[in-house]
Amino acid sequence: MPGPERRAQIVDAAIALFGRHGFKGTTTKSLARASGVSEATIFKHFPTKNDLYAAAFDRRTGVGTEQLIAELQDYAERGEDERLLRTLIRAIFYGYEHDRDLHRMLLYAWLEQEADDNQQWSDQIQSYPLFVFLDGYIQRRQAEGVFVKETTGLVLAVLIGLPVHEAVRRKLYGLDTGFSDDMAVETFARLLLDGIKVRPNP
Amino acid sequence: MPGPERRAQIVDAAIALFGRHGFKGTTTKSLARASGVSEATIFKHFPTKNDLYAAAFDRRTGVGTEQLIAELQDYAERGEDERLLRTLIRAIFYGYEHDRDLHRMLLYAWLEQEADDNQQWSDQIQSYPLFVFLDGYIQRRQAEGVFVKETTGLVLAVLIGLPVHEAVRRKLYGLDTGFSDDMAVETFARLLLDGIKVRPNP
DNA sequence: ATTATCTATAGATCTATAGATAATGC
DNA sequence: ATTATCTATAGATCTATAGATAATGC
Repeated sequence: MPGPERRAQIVDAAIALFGRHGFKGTTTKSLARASGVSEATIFKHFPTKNDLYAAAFDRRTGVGTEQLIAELQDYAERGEDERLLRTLIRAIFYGYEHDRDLHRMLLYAWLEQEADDNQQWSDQIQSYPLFVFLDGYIQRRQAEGVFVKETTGLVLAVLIGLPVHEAVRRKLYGLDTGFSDDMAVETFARLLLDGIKVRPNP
Repeated sequence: MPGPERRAQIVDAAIALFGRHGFKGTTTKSLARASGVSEATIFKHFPTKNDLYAAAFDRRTGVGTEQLIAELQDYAERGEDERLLRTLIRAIFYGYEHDRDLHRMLLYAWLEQEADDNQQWSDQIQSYPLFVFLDGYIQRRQAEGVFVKETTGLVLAVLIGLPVHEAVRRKLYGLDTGFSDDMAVETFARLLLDGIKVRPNP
């Protein structure tokens, strides 16, 4: 098998294992078995276990968000806030379910990394297209007097935090929270929107 | 040093280390160094590393929540929803900051455990006094027509989810989210309450 | 000739135990 | 006598490397 192909195969297996057992919990022996090659081959492609971890980590770049942003943009222009929020929450749930191992790996990384590295990583994530879009969207709606005039980052934290937390519980920890995905999407969207919208004076 | 005292000392050191590096990432050597005893002594008190982990884990029982519940109960009776929520959120932040290592250990455990064990653990947590109180509180306010008539568990997930998520980011990952604890407490309480309160028909 | 892979193994580290030694309480 | 602890080490496991072997492309 040609080099790049084999490397991709190893990285795929690595994401699954690092996601399930963390960095320390994943042995090169298990990586070899899961990739269907010998340990020596792993080390030929990735000089150290840490290099392989870094390669697996680099796969995290937000894929397929362009289409999502386009859709959200569309709803934003039409002022369909609730629909936008529902779509966003559904996308978050879908992402955590679909790329379970990857997200588990990233969650391990938050714990395993130092606070400084986490801060740097967090800042980096804030510059991802989806977050840039959401930031702009919230600011616009605030300027229009529809959303409350809190710090934009705080409103963003509210909108993202709850769906992410629920996604982690359901998709990564495997918990049954007693209500369906659809019900959560529906209710979160409405509740959160009610929360961040300016109330008309009674 | 007498047995029980030494055991407590070892468990304390274990929580810090398991919290910082996870189960696999913590070596008996580091546990011995942190406890100020030899590895053999560790194993005399705890036959296996897993036994020590279990002992550290058993320290998680919600301490000091009685006073909190009493305070919340007081606000509930007076109908001071926002004050109740602020107190709850502040307590969550405080708990994660104060028992950082313990909560990091528990977060590792969510990832390291199997889904079945997580479900069992989650069900168990739901029976903790604080959760029983919150469940009753929400149901009462729903019956009074103040809170929306969603599934109680869903409303609870909304109230708890956001503060916990933010606490994890700030206190466990060490992130600076761009706004102070106080601002988060204040805003979360108001936003969440606005979200779960029934809106008067305009 | 180069690329990809393997077997075998070195060297480090990790969990756990055996047996000896010091300190405590009757 | 019992309890607490230590040094020394066994045995397993883990990361990584050396050197040989098979397959590919010019």
